[in-house]
Amino acid sequence: MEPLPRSFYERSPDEVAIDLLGKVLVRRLDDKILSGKIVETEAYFGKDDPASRAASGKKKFNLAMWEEVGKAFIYMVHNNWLFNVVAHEPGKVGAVLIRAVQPLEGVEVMKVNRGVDNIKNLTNGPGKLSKAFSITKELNLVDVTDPKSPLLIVEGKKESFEIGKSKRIGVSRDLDVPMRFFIIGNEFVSRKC
DNA sequence: AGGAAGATCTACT
DNA sequence: GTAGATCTTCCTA
Repeated sequence: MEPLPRSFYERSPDEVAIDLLGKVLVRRLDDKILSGKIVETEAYFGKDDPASRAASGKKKFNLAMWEEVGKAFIYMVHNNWLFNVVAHEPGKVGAVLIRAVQPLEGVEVMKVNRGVDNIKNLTNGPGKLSKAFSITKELNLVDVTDPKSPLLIVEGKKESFEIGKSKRIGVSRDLDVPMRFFIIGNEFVSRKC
């Protein structure tokens, strides 16, 4: 399956966040392939967004948000690695947080990584999916549009679904605009709403 | 050195 | 469904 082209990420983060729903996240380990359908995302902007890691200016750890679009941006919060994809219009700053996926391949490996048996509890949250997919800082800045990369995003099956919107979760200072997007009715979305 | 951080788990009302 | 304790890095002073 072909990775999404870099141009896919060269748009406003909220558009990219919506279009990423239904796409497939693929993690390539030494001998195993893990994959999952993206069911929940959030958009983050640059300095106009108080919740964004980019809000306080360019730092070492958030350099990725200024980088070329289509790269992974990974950072730690509360003992959890959170996985983002850099996405923004040319000359701007932004990223899309992947909040939840639905496991497709490699479910057994994910169970071992997470230490739980319940499928629905494997990847239904940003920190959980990182553990399940063994995503750590090592993967910061990998190119998710490169077929050879250990972490990439590919086109999913054609299917129709309804897209729900809400405010972002756990953010101390959110914008007034809904910036969280999810597939309505999917069991793996982190919270109902 | 001190504190904040986009979360998770567990234990309840 | 909500509430509280607690986890590890990185930033700021």
